[in-house]
Amino acid sequence: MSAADREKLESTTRYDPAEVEARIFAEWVEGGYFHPEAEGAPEENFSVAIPPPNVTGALHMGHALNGSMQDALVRMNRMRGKNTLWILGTDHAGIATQAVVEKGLRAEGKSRQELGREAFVERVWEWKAEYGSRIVEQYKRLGASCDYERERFTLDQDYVRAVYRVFKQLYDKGYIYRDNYMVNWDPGSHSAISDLEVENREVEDALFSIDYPVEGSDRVLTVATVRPETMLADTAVAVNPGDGRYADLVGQHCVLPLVGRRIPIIADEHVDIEFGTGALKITPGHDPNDFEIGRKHGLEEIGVIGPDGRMTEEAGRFAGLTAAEAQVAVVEALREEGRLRAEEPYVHSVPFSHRSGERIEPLISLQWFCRMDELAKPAIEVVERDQVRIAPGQWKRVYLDWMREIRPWCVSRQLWWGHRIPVWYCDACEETIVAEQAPERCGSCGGELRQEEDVLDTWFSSAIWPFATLGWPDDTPELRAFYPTSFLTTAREILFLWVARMIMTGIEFAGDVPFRDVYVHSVIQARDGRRMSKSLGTGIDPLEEIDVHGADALRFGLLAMSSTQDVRFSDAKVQQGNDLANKLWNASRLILLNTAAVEAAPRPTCVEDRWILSRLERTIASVTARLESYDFAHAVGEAYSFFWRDLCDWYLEIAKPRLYDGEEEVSATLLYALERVLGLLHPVMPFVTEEIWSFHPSYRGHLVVHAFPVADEALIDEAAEADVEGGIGLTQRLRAWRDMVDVPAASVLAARVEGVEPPEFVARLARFEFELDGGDPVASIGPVRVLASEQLDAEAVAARLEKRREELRSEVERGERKLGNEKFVAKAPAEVVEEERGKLERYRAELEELA
RNA sequence: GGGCGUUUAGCUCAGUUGGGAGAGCGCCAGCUCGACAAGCUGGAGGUCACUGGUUCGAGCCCAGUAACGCCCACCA
Repeated sequence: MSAADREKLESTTRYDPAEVEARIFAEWVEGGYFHPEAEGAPEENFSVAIPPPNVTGALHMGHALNGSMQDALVRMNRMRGKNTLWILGTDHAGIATQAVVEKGLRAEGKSRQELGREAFVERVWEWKAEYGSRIVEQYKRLGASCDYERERFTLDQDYVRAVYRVFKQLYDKGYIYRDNYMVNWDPGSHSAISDLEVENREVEDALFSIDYPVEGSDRVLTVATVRPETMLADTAVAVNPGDGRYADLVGQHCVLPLVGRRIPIIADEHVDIEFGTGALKITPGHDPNDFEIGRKHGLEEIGVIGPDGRMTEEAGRFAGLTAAEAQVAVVEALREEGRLRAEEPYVHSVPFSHRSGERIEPLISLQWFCRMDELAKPAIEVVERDQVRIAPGQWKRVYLDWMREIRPWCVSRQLWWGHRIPVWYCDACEETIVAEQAPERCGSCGGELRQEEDVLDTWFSSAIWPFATLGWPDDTPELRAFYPTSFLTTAREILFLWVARMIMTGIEFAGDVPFRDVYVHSVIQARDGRRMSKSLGTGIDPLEEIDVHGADALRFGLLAMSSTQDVRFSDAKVQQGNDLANKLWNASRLILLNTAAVEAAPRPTCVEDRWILSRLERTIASVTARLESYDFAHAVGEAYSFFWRDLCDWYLEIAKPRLYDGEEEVSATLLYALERVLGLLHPVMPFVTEEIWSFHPSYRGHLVVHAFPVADEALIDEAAEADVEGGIGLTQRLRAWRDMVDVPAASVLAARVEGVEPPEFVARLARFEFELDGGDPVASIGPVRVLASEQLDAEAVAARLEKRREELRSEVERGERKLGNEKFVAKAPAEVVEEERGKLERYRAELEELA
């Protein structure tokens, strides 16, 4: 070791992540370790596609957790020598990005309409150039070993080409079509959104009952509605065909109050006889159910609410009012006409836009849709047959249930930022052309073409992420080397939105599933159990955690708190990671500054050596298996407890005298153990392990590409484990006894051993001297007979003795009771009964000895 | 309206095939022992939500109840 290194190790008693992390990360990037050549086959390579974060986004705890999981597996496989690619990129995030830039424009007193489409899109690109790399930089802070040289963006030229290819092929297959259909209109983003972007919330509204007079009769039909303003667009009243009360009215007409339109009374199964009066107003233009019923019965579709949320000309005297204002006015007018029968509070669930937070306005609108049923079929089969494995198991069923009920996907958005739909219209001959590249003129009549104004849903482009990032539709080396990817970890909230769609498009376009494994991880909640959310102010910033504790600490903490169930964010776990990094540093200092100049190798000379090597190899096997099965919490927990408890608390303390003596064997063994611990922990805590490794005498190159440890079965030694663990147990009992009889911590107590000689370290660590004769023992702990001395307080010793007797009596009683139960002896397995007998005997023997 | 999940120490969570309840943090007591006080040693602390059942034996299996949470769903 160089003098400078020695000086640094000697003087640095605390690990300082802030000093280390940026430097180490730069070394990794400079070494090109994250940038694989596109060689080999997917089966032997290892690849992952990051869930592309929104270009507007900032790293949140979900990214940090998911990133920690992916990086752990990516790094482990890279260390195993696999050609490893972690594809990174960002998502153009149509609505979110457009909203951010529009907000900026508004601050300048401008609007996107003033700017015009082209200038606005230009403006968004400028914004992207300036702020779009923020989240990528934040992933670097986390230590994510993505291939930053292959960074992709969903609006890159090549990516756009892939999107257009997909659109065109789906169109040619007849899956994509344009239709006037009921959509979820988001007044906030002025666009249609898909069903998956709608969330239902409980809302307290008023339920109004309105009398609709039956034409040519004194009778009225009373309908109930929470949206009286939509009655202006009613085109029927429906009753259940089995409802005797109204059987005679079906086929007749009502006269729509305020409007005077004749509307038919129809019969439809959908109507619930029990609800209200059993009569349902039908508004095909503004209610999804009514829309279905309307289409079934061929009803007229009238729209009275426009895309701007205001009443249209169709609303007559209410035109120009907002829907909310119109509701007040319509109710007032109905009351004046004596048509309002009742108004009562009513709690029901209402759709809101997940994007803008505004209440969805169901509208009929001309949109592009994609049929999903045919695409879903093979995507269902691959999951049924476990060609794509979804874990934990319950999510497989959730996926399948949803896929089996899949409905057409509204893929058009009334935005400017995004993939403009590759459709051109010829006004002259009404031709519609779908093409991957803009055609010059209309192929039929040579007329001028205009491109579709709408853009595609952002998720349409994310759906092809795993292969579009690799260069599809071209047959690229990347695609051949890294598709299908190895696995996907994800939050469940995008299981349908993203995961399902990737599976469908992967099979359809890339000819194979996009990944073999999907691991659905838990959601980290705020400390108080609420959702972490920006709007609630409950978010915890991962960057702040990294600033304070280091990336390793956060990564460890997140993996430690992760689970299959949702968990609250635990500062303690991050602190634990922080402490572990420091402990690694300090234990390494002890080893590196004191070992003799020898090759790292397992060179056991005593039972303790064989024990720690055995524990080490077991830990490697177990932690590896845990990581491979996505059981991150147990993986890091086991690594932690092996390192801290077994290696530091016991082995290092046991080995210190030999270490200080400069013994070669213990030096070699310790260097070996350290090397393997660093390798094992590197996927979880890459920075501190890499930093320590640079001081290790075996260092020949960066740990990031050092061989990942493989458990050496030959070093497993059960006998050594039993012996040393017995010694540890005895040491703990001796220490506890000392503490209870209140002897000074530093004093060495006299004792002798009767029976099996415990390992050497027991006396030393428990501060006893064993090889003494003389006098009657005052206490007995296992084979150890404590001798009287002036350090011992006779009363305390006696009190302790009595307490022990008490414990033993109750143990003996318990054992006797259990073994006295004939049914237990008869029915329990023989080894369980034997074990009980053994215990009882031991307790009896000890009690007798103490009597 | 369906489906799923959760309920274990003061807090956050583990508990593998049913065989004497665990971790981390916190708490109490004691330690400047030649890596680390972000440390070391010892200790206290639990009717495993509730009720019934199966079993020699249940935190774990079965039935039900309650509370909380999530997802899906076209009852106005």
